Amino acid sequence: MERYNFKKVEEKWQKHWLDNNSFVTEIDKSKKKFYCLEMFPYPSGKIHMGHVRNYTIGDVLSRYKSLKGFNVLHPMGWDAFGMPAENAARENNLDPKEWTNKNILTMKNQLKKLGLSIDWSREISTCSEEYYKHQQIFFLELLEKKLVYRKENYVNWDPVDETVLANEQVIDGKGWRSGAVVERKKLNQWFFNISKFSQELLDGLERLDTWPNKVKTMQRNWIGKSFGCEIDFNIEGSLPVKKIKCFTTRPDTLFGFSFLALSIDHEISDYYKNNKEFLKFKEECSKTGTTEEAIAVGDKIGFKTDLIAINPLNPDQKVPVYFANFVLMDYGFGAVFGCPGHDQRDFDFAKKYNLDIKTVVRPHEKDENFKVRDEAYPGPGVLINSKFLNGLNAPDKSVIETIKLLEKKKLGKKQINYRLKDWGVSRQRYWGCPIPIAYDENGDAHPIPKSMLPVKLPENINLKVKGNPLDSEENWKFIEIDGKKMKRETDTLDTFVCSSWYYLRFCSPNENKYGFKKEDIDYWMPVDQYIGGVEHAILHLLYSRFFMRAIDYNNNNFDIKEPFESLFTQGMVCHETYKDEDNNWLSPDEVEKIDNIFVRKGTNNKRIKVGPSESMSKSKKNVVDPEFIIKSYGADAVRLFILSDSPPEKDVQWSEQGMVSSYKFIQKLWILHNEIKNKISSEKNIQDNIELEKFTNQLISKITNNLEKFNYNVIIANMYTTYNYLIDYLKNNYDIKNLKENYIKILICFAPVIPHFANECLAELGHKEKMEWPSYNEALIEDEKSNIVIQINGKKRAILNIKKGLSEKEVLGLSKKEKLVEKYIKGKEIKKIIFIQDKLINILINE
RNA sequence: GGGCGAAUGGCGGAACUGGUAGACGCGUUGGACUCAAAAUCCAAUAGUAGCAAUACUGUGAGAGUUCGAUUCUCUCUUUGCCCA
Repeated sequence: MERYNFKKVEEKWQKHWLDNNSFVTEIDKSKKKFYCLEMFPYPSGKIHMGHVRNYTIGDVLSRYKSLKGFNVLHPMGWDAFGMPAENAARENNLDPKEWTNKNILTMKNQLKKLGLSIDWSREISTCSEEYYKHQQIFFLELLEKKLVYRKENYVNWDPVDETVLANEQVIDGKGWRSGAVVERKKLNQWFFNISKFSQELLDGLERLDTWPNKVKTMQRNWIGKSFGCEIDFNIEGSLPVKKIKCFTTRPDTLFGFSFLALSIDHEISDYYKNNKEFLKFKEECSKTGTTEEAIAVGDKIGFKTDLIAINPLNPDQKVPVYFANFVLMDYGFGAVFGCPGHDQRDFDFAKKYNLDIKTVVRPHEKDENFKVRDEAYPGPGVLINSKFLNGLNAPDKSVIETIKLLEKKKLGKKQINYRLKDWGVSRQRYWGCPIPIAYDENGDAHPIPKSMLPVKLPENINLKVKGNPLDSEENWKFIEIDGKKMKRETDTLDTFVCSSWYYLRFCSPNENKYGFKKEDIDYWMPVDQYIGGVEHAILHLLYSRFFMRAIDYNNNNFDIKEPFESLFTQGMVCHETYKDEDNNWLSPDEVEKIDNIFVRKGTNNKRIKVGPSESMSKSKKNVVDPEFIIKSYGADAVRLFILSDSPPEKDVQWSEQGMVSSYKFIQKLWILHNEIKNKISSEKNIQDNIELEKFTNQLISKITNNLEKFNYNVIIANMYTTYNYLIDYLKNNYDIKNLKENYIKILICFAPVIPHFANECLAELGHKEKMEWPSYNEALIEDEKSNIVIQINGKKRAILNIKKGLSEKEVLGLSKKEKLVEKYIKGKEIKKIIFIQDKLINILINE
C-alpha cells in the first residue's frame, strides 16, 4: 500500500474538475436552484485563514446541495476598488490596477488549491470597466428617480487620508484606517437617499427568519426608529424669529423645560455669522467630532443667544436659547428642548450654565418629594410637578397623552423619526468607480450622456499629489458635452456601492448591455445562503438591501426585494499572541515550545510572553499562512481542521496540534480504505450485515441533519466516530456482502468536507456513477433495543438494554431483578412510578 | 449607560421536543514496539473516598417549577460583541 499522497491526489482532482467544467452552472429550469454566496474578498495580496474558513463553510454547503440534486450557483469575485491599492501603489510607484490584478491572480490560485467548487467562469472584479460601467448606469438611473442628490454637508474629514468618512468608518473619533483624529469639514457630496426606505428596510427584517437575531437587532438599532412629537416653540427677543421647531421623544417632560438648544448649523446661526465670539465658539465645536459618541463623551458647551423660548404648555415660563455642540443638525430639526432632570446631556449642560433642574418624573418606588440630584433620571415612573399631566405613567402613557394634548391645541404633532441618515457616497480618491457627472461653468451638475459611458479611470496618473489625484488630471478632468466645456466630477464612489449589487452581477456576469438580465435574476435570485463575517452586519448588508430596492424602485424589476434569503455569520480565526522581552510582536514561526516553555526559535533560552488568543491580524503577527499550511498538510486536512474545533458561528482557535491530527486522520482513513478495498475484492463475501446497514443509515441521518443546521464541527466528530466504528467492525466481521455499498455511502457523506479524498477512494472502488447524496431508511435508524434508565427517587441506579416497546409492568419486573435496584427498594413501599416508554423508569419510594 | 448573547473536565466542544452530562478531538498518564527516539498501536482520563463493587459531589452563584433541570422561570456574578 502506498502512503496517501495528498499532493498528487488533490492536483489530480482539481485538474479533473477544471477539465470537466464540473462547477460551471447554467440555468436549468427542471432543477431547483441553490445560490450559495460567500462575501467576496478584497484582493489585499494573499488569502488569510479567515478566507479559508469562510469559503470552506460555503463550499461544504455548495457541495452538499449539489449532491442533493440542486442546481448550485457558487461564484467568486473581487471587491477590487479601495484605498489599500492606492496606498500601496503610491508607496511603491506602481499602478493600482496592476497591483490589484496581480493580487487577484495570486489569491485565485491559492483559493483553487483549497479545492473549492466555484464556477470561475463567473468571476467578476469590481475594478474592471465591465463591472463599473453598469454601476455608472445605475447611478444615473437613481439620479433620475431622485434617489441620488447632491448637497453641501458637514462631513467627517480624515486629514491623513484626505478623504470623507462615513459615520460608521469613524471609530473613537478616529479614522478607521488611518487612525487620525477626524475633523468637521463642509463639502459638496453625493448622497443616496437610503432614509427614504427606513420603514421598508425595518419591515423587511421581519421576513428574514433565518438571519441571526443579533444582526437584525443591530440593523433595527441602526435604523433607529423613534416615536415622538414636533413642537413649535414661540420665541421672543431682538431677532426676527417667531418660532423654533423641535423634535422630541419626551414631550411629556415639558414641565421640566429649562433651555432650548440649537445646532450650530441651525439657520438661526446666520444672524451670528459676523459675531466674533460665536465664530470662536463654532471653531471650538468643530474640534469635537460629529459622531454621536464623540458628542456623548465630550464636554457640553453652549453659546447663549438673545432669544427667549416660551413653554407651550406653560406660557408663563420663559427660558434662554443656546447654541450647543451636542445638538446635531441632521437629527430632528437641529433643535431640542432641554430637560436637565431627565436627560444626562441636558443635565451636564444645565450644571455648567447654572440652569434650572426640575424634577418631573419620579421612579415608581419613590414618593412625590423625589428630587433629581447628582444625575438625571431618565427611567420610567410617574409624572409630578406637571400640573394637568400629574399622575400619568411615564413614558408609555404620558407621551401619548401629551402629544394628544399638543395636537388638540395645535402646538405640535406626532412624528416618527429615524436615526438612519442618507448614505454619502463621494470619496476623494482615485481608485474607485468614477461618478458619471460633469459640471458646467456655473457649477451645475449634469449627467454624462449614456453614449459617453463608461467614464473610465485615467491610467498612468500621478498619485503623489495631495488630496484626490483625479483632481490634478487636467487632461481627463475637462470634457466637452454637446459642444459645452465641462469639468468632470473627480470624486469616486464609496466601494460599498460596488459590493451592494455584485450578487446580481454573478447571475449575468457576461451581460453587456445592462448590469444583469431579468431572466437570470428571476431564476437565481435571491441568494439562498449568504455567508460572511459579522463585521458587515450593518453597512454592507443594509446597503445591499437598500440597493436592490433602489434599482427596483419605479420599474419593478424583481419579484423579491430581499437579496439574501438566509444569512450565516461565521466566527473569526484566532491564535495566541507572542511578544519578546522588548514587547515586540513575534509570529508563531519565530517561536517554539521546549519543555512546555515558549522560547524564541534557535535561541533556547529567551523567554517569550504568551498573550491571549486573538483574531489573527498582521499587526499582532499572530497569523498563519494558509498557502504554507495547504502545502504541508493538503487541502482536505485544512478543510477538516478549520471546521473541526468550534461551531462555525463561533471563533476558532488555530492549533498546530489540531492541524496535525487532522492530517493524520486522513492518513488513517487511507489505511482503512485500503483494508476495506481488500475485503471488498475478496470473493468470499456471502452475507449482508444488518449492523453495518444500520450504522450507515444512522450516519447519513446525522450528517444530513448536521449539515442542514450548520453543525459542521459535529459532522467532523461523526466522521471520527465512523472511523472508530469501522476499525472495530472490521476486526470482528468477515465476508460482508454489503460492505461496498455502505462504504460508498459513507464516502459520499464525507465528500463535502474532504472532496479530493472521497473522490479518489470512490474512483479506486470503480464507482463511476454520478455521486448522489444517499437517502436513509427511517426504519433502520431506530434500534429495536434501547437503554432504559432505572432511577430510584430520581437518581440513576442502573441501565437496562432491552427490547423497545415494553410496558411499564414488564420494565418494572426487569428492573427489580437488578441487584442494585433490589438493594434499594427492599423493604420499602413504592409510592409512585414514572414511566417514559423506551427511555426511563423512575421508582419513587419512601426513604 | 443601553441592546443582544455566552458561561459544561486541563483545553476546544457534544447532549434531538426537560429523561444515561462530558460524544468527538487535543492534551496528560501508563503500556506495547524500539538499542534509543520519532512515528504507530493499546489502555486510562470530571472531582472526592475506596483494592474493588460502589457511594457522594458536579454543567458560573443562589432560589423556584418538576418524579426528574446543562435545557424552563426569577435574581445575581463574570465575560464577549454591538451601539452609545
